[in-house]
Amino acid sequence: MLTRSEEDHIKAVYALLQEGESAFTKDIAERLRTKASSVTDMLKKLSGKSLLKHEPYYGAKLTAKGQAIALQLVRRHRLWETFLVERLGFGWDEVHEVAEQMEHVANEKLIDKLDEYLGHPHFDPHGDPIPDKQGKLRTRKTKRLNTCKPGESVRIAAVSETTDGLLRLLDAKGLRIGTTLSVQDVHAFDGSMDIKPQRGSAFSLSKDVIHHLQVENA
Amino acid sequence: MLTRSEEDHIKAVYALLQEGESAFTKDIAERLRTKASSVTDMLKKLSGKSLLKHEPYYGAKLTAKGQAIALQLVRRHRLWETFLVERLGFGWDEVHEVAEQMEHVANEKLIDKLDEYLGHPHFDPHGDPIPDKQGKLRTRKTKRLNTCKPGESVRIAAVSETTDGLLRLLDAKGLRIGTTLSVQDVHAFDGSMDIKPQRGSAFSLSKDVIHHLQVENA
DNA sequence: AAAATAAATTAGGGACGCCTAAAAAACGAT
DNA sequence: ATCGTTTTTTAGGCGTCCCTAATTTATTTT
Repeated sequence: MLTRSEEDHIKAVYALLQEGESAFTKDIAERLRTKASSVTDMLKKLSGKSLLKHEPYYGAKLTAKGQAIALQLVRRHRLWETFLVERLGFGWDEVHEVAEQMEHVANEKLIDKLDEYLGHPHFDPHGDPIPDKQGKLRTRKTKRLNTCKPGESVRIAAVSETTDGLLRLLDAKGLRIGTTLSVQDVHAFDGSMDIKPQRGSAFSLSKDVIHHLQVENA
Repeated sequence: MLTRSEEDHIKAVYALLQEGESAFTKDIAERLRTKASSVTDMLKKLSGKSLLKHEPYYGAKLTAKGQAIALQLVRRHRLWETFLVERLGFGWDEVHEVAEQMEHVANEKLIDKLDEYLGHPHFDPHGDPIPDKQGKLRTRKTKRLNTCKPGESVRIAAVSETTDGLLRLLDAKGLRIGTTLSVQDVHAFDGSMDIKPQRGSAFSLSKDVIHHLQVENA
């Protein structure tokens, strides 16, 4: 049985690796709003439990056991988010904090029943894949919108839920998961991009926004 | 913001008082499977936060503030139990432990939305009243089955969920919330009672069982 | 290569929540 | 009224998880 803090650290390592970054002590600390020395302690503890391997200055890697735990946590988090949005009527920008608490409720039957109740969803309200009971993720070939060229036509596949204010901005602009749009122009000066949704007129998105949108070919 | 342990102690005091018992240090400890000295510490802490008053050998009483918190916890617990049984298909004997964890997820909007989703239920799967947002409990005039006399006709109103094995026994005998039955005979020797459900034939219930059944006049 | 910078760890300490053992306080029985 | 029992508190300690400050280790700059 893991403590809440242990689970949080495993999830932080998983999330960093998932984003293609290394899981350095200082990055884990920043993500968890704690201090590097605290993370050192915890990495030592989790190493002792064979949940991860840690080499200073090279970052932490999860063991198979640690990976499995991280995937269960992600599964719980995303299932609860789906429940909150689809059943309780929460906005997609309101659910992260709540799910952050609910994911620590440890009961296998609960999650299996919830999964079944929701119809075994493969993606959460932000477009992120939900691991199945075995920890398997459905993969898609997505890329970040900022890597697209003028003329490309793409569909919004997923959105970073942790970036404050992004979801409300997208709401305001009428952009959501599944929205199809074409890239019109890219401005080197500020990295902004002009896009045109399938229905509606064209407008511009800042570098910060297009960097956080995952899209797939339409 | 209260810690989980603080919340558990407040709920234990509330539960004991609700059952008509005094909330003595040792009883709280027993309920929380902890030691009397630990409870003393916590009572001191909660006194300092003005959530309860504690006089040694006279038991603890909740302040208005403590009472309000206890009622919110009970509300969360019973709403989650209702959700687990009515929506996720859990058995009424399986939900206590899970709800015990879920009740500590602190988010007012979550509970309000859940309440609405469930149709503002007044009673949980064990027949216990669910406090509304203001902490108000629907009251009924119930009595324990063991206080009933032969000839009385009553309906099962509520059942102690914390008594291990009781719910499964009732399931096996076909007794549930709302079942109407008549008292046939009471045996002084072992305190057992012969009852007859409205539909079905008569059988006997032990002293231990009838002591834990709350009934109302049919 | 040495110096400056950045990252990580160690050392030591505090709050919390729990424990055991011992002391104190109240109660009950004779 | 006193003795023994029960209840409660106090005293002291332990593990967890966090912190700051100091130190070590690695990397980058000059």
